[in-house]
Amino acid sequence: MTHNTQQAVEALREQGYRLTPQRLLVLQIVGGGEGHMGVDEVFRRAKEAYPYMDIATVYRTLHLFKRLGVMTEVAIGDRLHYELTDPAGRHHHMVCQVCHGAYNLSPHYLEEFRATLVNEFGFEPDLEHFTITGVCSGCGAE
Amino acid sequence: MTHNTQQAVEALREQGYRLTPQRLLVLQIVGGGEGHMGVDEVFRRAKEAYPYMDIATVYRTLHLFKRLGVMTEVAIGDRLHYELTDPAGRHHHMVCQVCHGAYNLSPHYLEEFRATLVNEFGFEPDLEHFTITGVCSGCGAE
DNA sequence: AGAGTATTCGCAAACGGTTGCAATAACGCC
DNA sequence: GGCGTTATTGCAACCGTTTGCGAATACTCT
Repeated sequence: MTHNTQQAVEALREQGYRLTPQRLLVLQIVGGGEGHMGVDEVFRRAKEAYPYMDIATVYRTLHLFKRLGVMTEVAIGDRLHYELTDPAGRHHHMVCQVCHGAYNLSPHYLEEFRATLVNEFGFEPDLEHFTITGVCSGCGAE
Repeated sequence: MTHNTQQAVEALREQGYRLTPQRLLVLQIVGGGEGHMGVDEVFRRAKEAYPYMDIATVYRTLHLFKRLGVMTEVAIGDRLHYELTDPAGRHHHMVCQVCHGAYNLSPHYLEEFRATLVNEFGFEPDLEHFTITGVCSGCGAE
């Protein structure tokens, strides 16, 4: 069990949630992949390891870990993907509409924009799950 | 038939699409409402006027008008709403997570942010349908 | 105006995702 | 370790949205 996984399990128990084999499995699958993973792939791998696994459990588990801050949700195309929250600091994402690549974006780049909205409109943007779509340098170069 | 509606019909034909009673109806319903309208309400009103109206037709029509630039899509909560594109100039939206109000945001406020992403990462953000969620001044005041 | 043709429609089935519920199982306590 | 409580699961039904398809119809051309 990796360090990240340990921490996630502790976060669970601290909030009074129970550690079930299904939750551990989902955690290991997402943590074992590289970067973000789509719900369908999490489900496919989980069902391989434990054939009774239900898609509803996968959704509930991913949402729970997201709520606990253990996982971060990224919108890729029109589907949600999940990754272990970067312990080295939260970051936002730039998602390319062409290649579907997801690039990290430091919160620092959004601070100015946030300040403008607050000052001008008194509008406090929710940047917890901010993702901006567009075209990355590789796909945009003609 | 209002001026906006006329223009929308012309946009349709210029692209080789046909003007059907269903499309005209959806156009008039969305144009007749104040601000944005949810799909379910468009469908409800359309079915009142024309009982054979199908929900699939409503979706297809709204998507078509969006593609033509006639309508603008706004994410309110987890549902999409539609409004006639503001002819006085495109704008983005700030949507309040509490009261679900949608406030216009001039593109000018995003220009700086856009320039930063392009310069720093070569990432060209898609601001065509940019909507930022958060808490508005009314709901945020304690 | 009437015929031909490609588009659009209504319907039904399918999709991804969510929810209600009875059965199961994780945990706290003795 | 076994018992009781309560959270969690698997299942099935459901939701909003999309898609495939044959029938209907808007438009073009004569």
